[in-house]
Amino acid sequence: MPPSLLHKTLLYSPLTLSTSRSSTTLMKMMTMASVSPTHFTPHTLTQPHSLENPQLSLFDNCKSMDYLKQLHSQTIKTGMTSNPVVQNRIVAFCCKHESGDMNYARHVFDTIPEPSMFVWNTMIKGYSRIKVPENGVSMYLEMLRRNVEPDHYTFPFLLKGFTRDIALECGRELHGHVVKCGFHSNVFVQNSLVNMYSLCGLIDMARCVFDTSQTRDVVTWNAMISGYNRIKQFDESMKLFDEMEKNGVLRTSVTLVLVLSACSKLKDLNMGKRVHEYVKECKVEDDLRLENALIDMYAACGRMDLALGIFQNMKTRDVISWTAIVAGFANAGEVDLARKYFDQMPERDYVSWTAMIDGYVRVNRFKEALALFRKMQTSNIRPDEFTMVSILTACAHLGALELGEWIKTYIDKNKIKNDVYVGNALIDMYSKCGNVEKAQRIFKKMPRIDKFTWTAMIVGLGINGHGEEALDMFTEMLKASIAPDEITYIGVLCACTHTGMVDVGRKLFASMTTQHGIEPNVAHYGCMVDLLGRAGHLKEAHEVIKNMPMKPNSTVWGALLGACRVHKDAEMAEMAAKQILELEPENGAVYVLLCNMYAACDRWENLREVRQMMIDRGIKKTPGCSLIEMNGIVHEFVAGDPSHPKSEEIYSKLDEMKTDLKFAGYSPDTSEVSLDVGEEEKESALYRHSEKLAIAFGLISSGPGVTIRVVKNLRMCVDCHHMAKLVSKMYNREIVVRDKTRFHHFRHGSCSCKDFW
DNA sequence: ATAGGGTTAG
Repeated sequence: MPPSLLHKTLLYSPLTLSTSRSSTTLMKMMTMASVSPTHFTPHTLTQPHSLENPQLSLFDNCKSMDYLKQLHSQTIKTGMTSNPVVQNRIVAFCCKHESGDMNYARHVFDTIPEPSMFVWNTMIKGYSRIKVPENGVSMYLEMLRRNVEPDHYTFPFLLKGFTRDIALECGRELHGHVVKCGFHSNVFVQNSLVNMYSLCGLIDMARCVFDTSQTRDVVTWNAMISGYNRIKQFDESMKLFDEMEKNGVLRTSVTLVLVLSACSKLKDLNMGKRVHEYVKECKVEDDLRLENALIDMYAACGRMDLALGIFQNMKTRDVISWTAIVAGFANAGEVDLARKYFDQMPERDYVSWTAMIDGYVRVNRFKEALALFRKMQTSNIRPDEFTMVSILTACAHLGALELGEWIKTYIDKNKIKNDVYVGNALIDMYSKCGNVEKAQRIFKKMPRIDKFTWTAMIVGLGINGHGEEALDMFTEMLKASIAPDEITYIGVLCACTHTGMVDVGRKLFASMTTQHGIEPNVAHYGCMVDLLGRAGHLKEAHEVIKNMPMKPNSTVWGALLGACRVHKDAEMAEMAAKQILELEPENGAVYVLLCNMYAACDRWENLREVRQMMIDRGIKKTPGCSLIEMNGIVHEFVAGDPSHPKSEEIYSKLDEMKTDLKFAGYSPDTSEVSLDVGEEEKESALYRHSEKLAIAFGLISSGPGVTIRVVKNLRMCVDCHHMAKLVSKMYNREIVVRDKTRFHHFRHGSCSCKDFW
């Protein structure tokens, strides 16, 4: 229908309530909607209607579209199709049955010359059922155009199918129609308005309908609470719950489920217990959903004992009950217990799988997360965007770029919802896998971004050595009026550290409090110590520690210790190490760092003392470990490890490399080898470092031009760093190594960190 | 012959 015609219709129809401005929205909807205009089929009723026709009873048993089509064709043969009762039955089946076909419904509807109110409403309900609200609206407009007045069933049916977007687009205008039609005091209509408004976040409008309602019932209250839950204003939900009692409204199990959900999000155990008492007093009928909500509340509050108590006493459990238990244990870090329940589940859906996968991710057991994801796929359970976020997080930690890329393709191909969480996870994955360009590409394409998006991008640029761009991003973020938080500032300060921008870092640190009212926490002080220390301002770094308003933790001292080692200040290093060991006597890394430093200063006597201390105290060094992903498989190497199936080839490649590199002027840098042994033995220790094994494996397992990406759990050693630079030049290969804190992009013989790390 | 509100995972 041409817009002008609709415009006229709306203007002159008795139902035209909207101003011409607001009706343009609905007009636009109409042109968008995919429903073809109704054709008026001339119809002559040739057969008398028989209401008691036995054919009609056949419709009662209809269970499928195929059967319905058979019945339909029979009615055509007997001339019954023009019987309004038959028409109603056919349309109603298509609109209501789970297998019902709305196109078929529309086709039959279009043959009805003057559809009854019932048929109009049924059609609208049908479009809501299949979640195509545009067609519902289009149907509604068609009604108005044909001067059919909606009744009090029409609006609930129509609004029920609304999505956020369409509610924002024409919710208010339809509300106007409701008032003009005089249905605003119908409690069903009101309730659907409250729901519609809370769906699209117009909570004040919802509240307005609620407050002015003369006829509100328990469902109105519930819908309102649901609205507050949706926008995470759980305190308002609680308030309404208490007000219900004052107003003498009898709460239903739905009310309790809603309030328990709020308790769970707030982790409000006391309120949760109060609701549980209410249930125990049999004030409402117990049902499955309510029990599930109780499990969830107790689990969220960390009371798995009470959650299990409910779970074990349930007569019937569904997949949600089981998942709530699995998720509860997973969130508590008890991932093995979670797995025990997961394995016992009679059936699992995509939420159960995702909860379990995410449990592994939360406790940094990424390889198990990936293994479970593979199992999920062989079980033919379709993952959704939540699953994708978990897997992308695992990829980010493992540096598994290939799998990450595969997930990206999977999302696009399978039309998985690409929301802001997914975008953020993709940015994180790409930048933690060392591909900051692709991270930026995702950033630019995201239709909606939030604080986390900016922060992920700032951190990503910073750790990849693009400090200045990270700060530009920060400026842009502020320009976009997005308030930074503590994490954003961690990213900003790290960016300064990795680029050595000391003065800028100092200024930004000061701006936290002055510009944004964020009190620096211990991590921020750690960043400052790191920033100053790495740049060689060891005394100033120490001053920062002495003057910080809270007790410095081992990370803060660790930053100073690291700086002391780089700048070879043995005295301060000893002091810092002592501080850390007071806090964490078992911290193996500190002993190792001290050893490295004594080795670098040729203080072998001290080194031996520390070694002895380690032996006496039973302290183990964290073994260096490097990961490399090849054809979607993550390979793990530890120093000197001969267990890889291709070990022989790897070691002979290493020999070859050593010869090639020495020819090009490479000499092993043994300054950090904390072994008081001959030069030759030091070299052979260096030569077995895990990152070298991984790089050699990368060279033999991939074709020329393929970037080698390695993730190391510790800081990269000086010699490996040197060697990687030469390899990048001699073999013309890009190498990206992610170490404990940052990235090293080796290209044409130099590193993005500019040897500053 | 036609209605409304709910639980599990980032």
